[in-house]
Amino acid sequence: MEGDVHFEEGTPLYLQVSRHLQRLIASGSYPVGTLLPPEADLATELQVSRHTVRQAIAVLRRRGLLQARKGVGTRVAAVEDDWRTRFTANTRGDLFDFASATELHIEKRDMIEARGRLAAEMGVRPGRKLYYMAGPRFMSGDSIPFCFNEVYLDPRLKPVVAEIDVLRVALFTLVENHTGDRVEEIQQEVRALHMPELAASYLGRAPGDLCARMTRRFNGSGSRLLEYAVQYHPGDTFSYQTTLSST
Amino acid sequence: MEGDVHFEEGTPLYLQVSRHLQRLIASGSYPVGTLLPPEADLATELQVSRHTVRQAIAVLRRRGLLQARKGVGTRVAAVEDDWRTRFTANTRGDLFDFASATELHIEKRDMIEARGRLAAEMGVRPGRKLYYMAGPRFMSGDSIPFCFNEVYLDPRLKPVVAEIDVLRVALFTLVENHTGDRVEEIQQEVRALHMPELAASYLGRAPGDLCARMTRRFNGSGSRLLEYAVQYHPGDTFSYQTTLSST
DNA sequence: CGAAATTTGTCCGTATGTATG
DNA sequence: ACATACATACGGACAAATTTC
Repeated sequence: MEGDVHFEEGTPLYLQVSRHLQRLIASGSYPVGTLLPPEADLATELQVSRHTVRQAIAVLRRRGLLQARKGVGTRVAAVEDDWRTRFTANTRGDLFDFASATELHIEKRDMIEARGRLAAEMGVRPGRKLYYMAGPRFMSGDSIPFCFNEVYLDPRLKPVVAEIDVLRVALFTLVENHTGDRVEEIQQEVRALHMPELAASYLGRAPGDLCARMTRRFNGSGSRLLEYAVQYHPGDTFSYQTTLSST
Repeated sequence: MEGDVHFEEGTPLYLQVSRHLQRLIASGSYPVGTLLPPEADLATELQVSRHTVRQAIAVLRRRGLLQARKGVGTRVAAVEDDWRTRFTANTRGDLFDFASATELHIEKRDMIEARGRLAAEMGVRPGRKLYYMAGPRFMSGDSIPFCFNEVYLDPRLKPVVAEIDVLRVALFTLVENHTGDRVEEIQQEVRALHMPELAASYLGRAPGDLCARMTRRFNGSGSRLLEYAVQYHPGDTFSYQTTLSST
């Protein structure tokens, strides 16, 4: 095709291969619907082991870009735009899109200590100090909030967000820019529960109403907690949708 | 510890190891916050290769149960509270795994016509005939169901499932084997709502109780509907988790 | 501070199983 | 029956990060 891959020194080989394949897919060298060359061929062509090719393919399969079938081959299932937007390959609503299509009005700020169940859910040591912000989130231009949002951050990030009243971007991009640490993993949880009082008051609902809670844990390198966010949605206006990849 | 793992014949070794570890975590043999034995030790202890152990650990990492750090070890990050309380399927394989760890008791069968909201949610033409089955789902060996399950199939598949009373595999694999069509895509939705009467009666809850409903649409080639499944979980024993990874 | 030990991460080679065409 | 191609599993080797001494 176009020679070997290995240039970048620091990054793992299988990631370089994965990006290489992704570029070829994006450029149309491997159109959607067609089969990739067999793993063995890719391995010899790129001068890497088949194991490394499989690792690279696994990355793209988890993003839903490729689908493999035993005895057939690995099919290109979709093109993907930008390696920066890939968090959302699994989710229906892109986190970035979501953030930029909405507005978070920060109306509460506090310095708190994580305790008990909160500390357990966040996976931090009890007593850890955190900067807390909360407020309603609106669809841009809307006057009625569609969810109530709580955010927990490392206290050192307080100056970054202290002056912000309305957020129109994903908060973790600010965190990334300021700390230099990159969000490597986002763990999400959806759960049904009764609407807490605070959320109810912002959403114009009664405490105890049907509620869907979405929590997100943003991990940096080494699973360090960078941000923890909680959204409370009225149960009748929320649904979480995903498309599962094969394998 | 308690001997080897391998018994089950059909299932891959790394999945057996993964379940083994999961049981040990759930049982408290590896408490939350502690480190797992080194991969090499697990490998010799379980009489498998380190590669297989790593595959097994990777499964649990994707579910957020384990977190690994280079130079340190693999830490137990969470218990699946009971593990009936956490329902997680990020891939088709997870779904397969889940199905084989549970039993669906089919106690209702009917031929129905999709109408109104149901037809809309399923994305089929109103009036389309469908074969309906429903019943409680148990963790293998458990006597209390953890969810109530409804399934809608193409009527032509009736003979395939008509004689089945207890399902221990993913239904869509049966569908695949019989139709020759392959499930290319699974669309999931999670929603909070009040427990319907039928589900409540099977789950020993009151109608109107907090409930989480998971629906799955199994698409064949060309987005043709192969199966539509609905699960009703008590709200207090359900949570849906995903990890969005950057690598 | 530095060296050594530990542990996960990456990479390679090889062999065999299994579904597909 | 046969070849193809992915899936699983084993083995070994070295790199990189962390902790320990």
